Amino acid sequence: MNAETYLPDTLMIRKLGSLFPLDEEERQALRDLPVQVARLKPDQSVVQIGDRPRQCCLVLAGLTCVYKLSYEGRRQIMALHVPGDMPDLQSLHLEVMDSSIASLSPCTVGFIQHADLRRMCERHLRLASALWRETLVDASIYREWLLSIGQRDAYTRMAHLLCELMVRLKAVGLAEEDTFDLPMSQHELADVIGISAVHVSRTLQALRADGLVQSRKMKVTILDWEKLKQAGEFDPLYLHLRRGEA
Amino acid sequence: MNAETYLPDTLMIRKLGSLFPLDEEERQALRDLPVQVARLKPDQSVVQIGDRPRQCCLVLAGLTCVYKLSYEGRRQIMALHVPGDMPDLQSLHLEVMDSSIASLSPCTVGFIQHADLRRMCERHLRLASALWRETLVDASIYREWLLSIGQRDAYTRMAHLLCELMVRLKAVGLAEEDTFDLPMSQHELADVIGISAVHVSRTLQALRADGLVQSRKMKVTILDWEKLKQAGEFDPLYLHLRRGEA
DNA sequence: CGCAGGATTGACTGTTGTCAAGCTTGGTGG
DNA sequence: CCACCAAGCTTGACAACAGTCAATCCTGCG
Repeated sequence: MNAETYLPDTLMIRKLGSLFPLDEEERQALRDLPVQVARLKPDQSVVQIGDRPRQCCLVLAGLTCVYKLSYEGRRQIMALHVPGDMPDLQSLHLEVMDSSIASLSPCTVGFIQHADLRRMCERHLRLASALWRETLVDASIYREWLLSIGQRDAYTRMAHLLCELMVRLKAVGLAEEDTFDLPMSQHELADVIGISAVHVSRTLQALRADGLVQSRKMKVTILDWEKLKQAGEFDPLYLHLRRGEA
Repeated sequence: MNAETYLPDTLMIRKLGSLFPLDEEERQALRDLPVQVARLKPDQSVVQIGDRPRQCCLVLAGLTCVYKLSYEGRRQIMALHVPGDMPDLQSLHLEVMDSSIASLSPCTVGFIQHADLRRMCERHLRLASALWRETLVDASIYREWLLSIGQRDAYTRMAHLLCELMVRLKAVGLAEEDTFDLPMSQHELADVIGISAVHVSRTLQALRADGLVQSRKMKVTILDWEKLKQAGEFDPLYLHLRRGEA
């Protein structure tokens, strides 16, 4: 199951279909979208805060993030995007970017012109709803992350993040039974859950010591899903998947 | 300028109009929406996590919040909603509520049936876009709050929150030149910015001691807007207001 | 084989949390 | 009109989780 083998429309259909039932006509409309494919190295910028993009980005392979910097230069990663996700779908209706988007790992992305998406939305109201719904699920994830960062300790937050990635990657068929790729450094993980890189190291060690996960290099294996879910206070409700996954 | 004197449609037009230009036909469509008005005492529930509402809520007066609880019972308030806002607009496209909504102060709210909103969206595509846009601005605020909670210290977060409320209330005409109502306790403020109630007290004292704000009872007066903005690292870009307010 | 980036470890610091006690204040009822 | 109560705010002492700094250790890659 290699990400590189997916066509853009297949992935998008799979992703939107995981949130919303699509009929054949709608699938065809998605297939008809012109997509310009590009490859990115790690840490390459996709859009910057302040930009006024005329296109949306669709992740085809790899991992991208949405982030902002505080005045002291501290970075908060507000969202992670896996294949099938559209990290800047919001730009379809918000002129100016309020945050930046960059690749974390080597990525393949597709660009779709706003004009083409708008035309598709006008012709297929249900697809417009599906895209709206995708942005609403993003917002739901923000809410869950706010709960995590605001109220849970580092150990719980880390467990929660691993659970979320497992479920999201499985939803697009990019995780094995208990293992998935996590192509990011501990420093980047730190920027996601709002703790220091040193503390990420200690937290992962604690999770390993407790026998919940195994993490070597950029691969994570979940050894005890039930215990990890409990440790992370993880309930997939907020992901709004059609079948109550996990 | 009394909130109680606004009609539901006037407020909604004002709010959507602050994000998106509306023509007369669209304004009329908003006026034609049937709205059922209700009054709420403080701390009353509007919708609960897990519910499947058939209507959306529109805040007409007072302050509501979106929140979740961690397993240990700690509450994180993920969003505040002022008159003109629709706290559960997402429920139009996400069946199940992933968080709860409650009043913080005494409130007047209007309920609008999903069916009526959907009909309006089908007939007026630009209004559908305006509503979509409103949910996207909510998401943008979540991103900014994630940055705050994840990377900024308590003092900065508090300053930032006060700046945001000032700008948002001014956008709907509910703030005086330098003063606005903040009808919530320090304990509730603590749940918003993710610190303890004791620390809220200390943080507000520091802001007062530095001559940035004055806060008596439930009223906040900003004594030095420029310094407060700087202290809070506040840039209103993320609110996506049409005229670059503040 | 050596280098560079990332991960780990230890020692120390600091912001924020917790607990518990006092202090205001506004509302209520005698 | 005043006393009293409850809720909320303030204060101080202490604890704890997480941050910082710096040294060391891996490990993949050239």
